[in-house]
Amino acid sequence: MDMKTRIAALAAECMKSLWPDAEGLPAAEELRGLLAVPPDPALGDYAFPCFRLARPLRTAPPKIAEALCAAWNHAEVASVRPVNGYMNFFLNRENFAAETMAVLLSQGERFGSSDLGKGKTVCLDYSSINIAKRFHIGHLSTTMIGHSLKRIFDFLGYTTVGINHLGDWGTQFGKMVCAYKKWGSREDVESRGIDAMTELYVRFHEEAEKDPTLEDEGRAWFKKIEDNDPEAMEIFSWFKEVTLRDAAKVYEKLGVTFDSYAGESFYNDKMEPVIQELRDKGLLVQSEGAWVVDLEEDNMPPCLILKSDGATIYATRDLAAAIYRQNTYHFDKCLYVVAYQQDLHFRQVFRVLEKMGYPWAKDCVHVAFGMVSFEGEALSTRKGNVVLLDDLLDQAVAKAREIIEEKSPNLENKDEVARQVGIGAVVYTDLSANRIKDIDFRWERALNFDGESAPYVQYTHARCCSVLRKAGDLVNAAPDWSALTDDEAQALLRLLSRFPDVIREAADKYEPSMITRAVTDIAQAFNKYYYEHRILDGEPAQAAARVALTEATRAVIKTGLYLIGIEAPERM
RNA sequence: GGUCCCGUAGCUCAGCAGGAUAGAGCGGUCGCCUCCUAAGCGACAGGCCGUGGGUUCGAAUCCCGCCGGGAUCACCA
Repeated sequence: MDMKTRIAALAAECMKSLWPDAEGLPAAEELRGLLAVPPDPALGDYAFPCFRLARPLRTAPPKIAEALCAAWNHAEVASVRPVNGYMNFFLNRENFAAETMAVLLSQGERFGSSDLGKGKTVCLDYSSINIAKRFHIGHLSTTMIGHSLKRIFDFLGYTTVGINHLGDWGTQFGKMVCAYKKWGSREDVESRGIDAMTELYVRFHEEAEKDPTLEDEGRAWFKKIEDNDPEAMEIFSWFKEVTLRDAAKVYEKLGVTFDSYAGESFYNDKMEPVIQELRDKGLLVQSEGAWVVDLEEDNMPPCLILKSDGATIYATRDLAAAIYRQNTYHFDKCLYVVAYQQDLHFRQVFRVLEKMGYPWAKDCVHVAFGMVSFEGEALSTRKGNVVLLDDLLDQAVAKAREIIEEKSPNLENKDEVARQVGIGAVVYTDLSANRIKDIDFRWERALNFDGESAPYVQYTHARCCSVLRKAGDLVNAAPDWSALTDDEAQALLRLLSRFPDVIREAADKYEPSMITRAVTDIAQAFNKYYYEHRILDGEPAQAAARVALTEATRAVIKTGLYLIGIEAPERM
């Protein structure tokens, strides 16, 4: 039980003993929510505002606070003082330190993990790259938010399924195969990959302007792909392979993995039954030549299922995919980490699933995130307003390497650390603000490693490691927790003890940035502590306590960074 | 126009199941290494929390209106 829960329970008990017959008093659980943290630590560690009791007790808040404080007899947990209608709790610092440290040390890097999600499955649809397109900064958020959420849910005991819902369907691929047959060469695509494919595509459009029959040829090739024609499929599959090979390099740098690459083409033969089902359930109506599900009563435009030419559309595929995922994985949650532009689309799809009678439709969640622009302008490959992820990561690593050369010329594994720091910096920036915020990418900012940044947190981790390397036998000495009763240690302990709550809330809100913030706060608190106190000097039992606090901090930072997909170097 | 989202320091953002004096970082100015990593720590400057109402003992936080910005509104995903 954490301190807050414990204080709430004791306060509820105290209240009950004072006013056994009063009605409308908050129970322990509600009281926990009412407990506030005073703006100034000098006012206390927790505060209970008594205003809410004024009405049920027909008494002025300050009187209530005084009565409660007078009746409080748990000094071993906290002392209390009434101030302006607040009942202020001052934790017994040594007790708080001892209890918090006991949990921290016993759980180590697993601190904050749980079996909350035992037996439950979460599907996560993220990254979802398009075939024959390069990986750029516009794809970073979906990739890293999804990756981080996967780790967070894993950590909380859920079974997770990471799905890269590939954009591998559409007439453009017929055109590409067509162009390849006419002008392409195997060697060129093999060696230049996506660039070669893009050129073929561009050339196709240029030539098609002169010779419109090309369009028909392109469509014919797509039809062949649809019909599983061996030659068409061989080429198309190879295009996919080349694209994925390219993406794999970036995924490897970022440490991102997937359990499934079932993309749009995978659902090609799974849509017909869904359409039939919609028809059987009387949901499909014809409108303007197309077949749609009417959503007027839901105040939404109709959801298009079949185009007027009879072809399916992305909503059709998303319906088939959702049903497939439910049947295959029996998910308790299915998260779609997709930009907020698609908000309406997902609301429509989820609503249609609901209309189909699937109760699990409510478990489908669009985890929306903001748009990326580049130096104030919309991303546009055509205008060159785009930064390839590979280039960004390389530059960040190079910058980190430069700084290492300057600040730690004697470091042994410079390249390795530069990689961890550079990539960490990029990831940290992406996961530092609430996901809904738009991001305006600027080189100057992306390569600034000062202040709240991955390097700052990583540096703190390395600092902890450095102290621990020098701690020697103190690691095993019996600690005297009274050494951790100063303001700085207490502030750090408070943050550490809250870490499990943060993880749970990050999962609840699908918000990795909460963890980014928490590790940053912890790093800040530790650096302050480090500056104010000598860890290794003095009385061994006291030093042992400070060493233990350092170890706990190290472990929590490492875990926090792991949960947002960032590595923690031991020296830098 | 309908719907959804956003508006907090010069800039990037926390805080928003209401609580005491609104917090960080960057940028600016100025300090701190004979001492466990100075990629660090501290100080100063910087705010009618877009705006007007309402609810409340109490509103940056909840509700309504308005203003500003963004996204989206069927045969692309």
